[in-house]
Amino acid sequence: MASHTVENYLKALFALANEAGEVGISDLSDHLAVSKPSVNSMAKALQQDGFLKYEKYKPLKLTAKGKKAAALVVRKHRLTEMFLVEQMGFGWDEVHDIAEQVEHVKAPAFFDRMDELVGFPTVDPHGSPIPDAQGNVLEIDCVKLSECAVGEKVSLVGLSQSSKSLLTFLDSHGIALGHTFDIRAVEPFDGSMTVVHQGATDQTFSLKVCERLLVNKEA
Amino acid sequence: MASHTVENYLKALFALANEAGEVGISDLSDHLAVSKPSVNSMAKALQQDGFLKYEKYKPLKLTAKGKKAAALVVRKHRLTEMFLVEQMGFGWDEVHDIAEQVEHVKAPAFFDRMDELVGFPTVDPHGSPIPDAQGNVLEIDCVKLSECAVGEKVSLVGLSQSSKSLLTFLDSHGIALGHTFDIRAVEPFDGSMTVVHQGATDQTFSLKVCERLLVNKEA
DNA sequence: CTCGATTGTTAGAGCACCCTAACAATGTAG
DNA sequence: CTACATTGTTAGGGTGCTCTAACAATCGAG
Repeated sequence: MASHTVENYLKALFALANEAGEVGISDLSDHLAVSKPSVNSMAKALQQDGFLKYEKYKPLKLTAKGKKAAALVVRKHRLTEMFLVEQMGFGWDEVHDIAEQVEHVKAPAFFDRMDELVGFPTVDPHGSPIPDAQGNVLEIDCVKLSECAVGEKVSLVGLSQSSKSLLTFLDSHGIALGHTFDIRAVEPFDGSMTVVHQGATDQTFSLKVCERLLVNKEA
Repeated sequence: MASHTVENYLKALFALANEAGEVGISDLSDHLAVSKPSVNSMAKALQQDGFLKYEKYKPLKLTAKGKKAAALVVRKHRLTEMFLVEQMGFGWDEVHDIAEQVEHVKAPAFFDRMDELVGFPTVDPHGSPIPDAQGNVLEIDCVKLSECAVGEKVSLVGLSQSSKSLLTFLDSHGIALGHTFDIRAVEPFDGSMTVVHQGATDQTFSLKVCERLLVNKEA
């Protein structure tokens, strides 16, 4: 099995590829807080192990094997998050850091049991899909709230690049997955949106927030 | 915080000191399946960090700091075992290997929550005491079954050096912590003992088994 | 098309941990 | 009290992962 370090590289590669498409040495270097030469030599090592296709000066590409391995790490991470929230009573803003640690545990039975105990979920507490045991990822049908138009009714199904501060923000506004928004107005100047939250209270979100909220158009 | 490796050295040092008294380089080498020179240089490193007192050709001695650090690793291990059994439905023979992995997680909140969820236990599923958050270990009042005499009534409170095969043996004989034994006979030739288990069935155990069963004399 | 910024690469080194081979100290049996 | 087995130590090397310094390739602006 892959080392702790390798698992982290794979996870980062997987995440960056899913949000940015092409992944360069520098992207990984920033994301993992590791120097570029370190990433460079790790890239060669990962290629050696068949996880990565690497050519000088070209973007990094996970192979099928690499994608599967990465997805299985993500699976462990997200199952853990789900377990922490559902079975252990943690808040959705507390679980990322713990899961970051637990995901490296090498004990398949442990994660299988978590999966069972939380009822074989398909998404984690932040609405991100949980890859299956074969490493397949189900795409969720969603768009950014910022891409929706006035008059639409949507429901929150996930978050893009969720961070502790985003989660805290949402908590403080009483927003959770599944909540609905009626889009009342979009400010042309800064892209901020005014919505009716859960059919009750008016709230205004900055563009930055709206870009992070992934919604589904049949609320 | 100590690395994964250092935590394992500390744990081994702690365990060996508790069962054998003096701990030599070779003991650790065997216990951790690591060469003697490796242990030797690690011993110097641990001394450097104040975990150990090391003098050439002398037995290794954990310092107070070392004992505390070791106890806290043991605490994480045993809390995890307890959690795995009580909350996740694993058998007492399955939890050691998983806990071996999970114990290295660096997330105090994770273990604190486990502690809470299993009701602040003082012993793990094998009857071993769980050190408190300050690293203090409560001694259990017990003796080996092999040291008891005919006629005594005792109850099982713990195991010495529990191993998967011992646990499987006990399971297959329907024996669990808390069960009682009335000592009927001790075979002088091989030290095997015949007892009445739970006031019901007669069973005979080899000396090897009796030395692993820790019992309490007021059943 | 050239220049400068960005991005990527090489070279060289360090740290943590592991090993084997060879040798030295210790403890024990005769 | 010597002789041998056991135990411990030194020396020297390897792997995985990290870094900085210096240089090379690529890309975009003017």
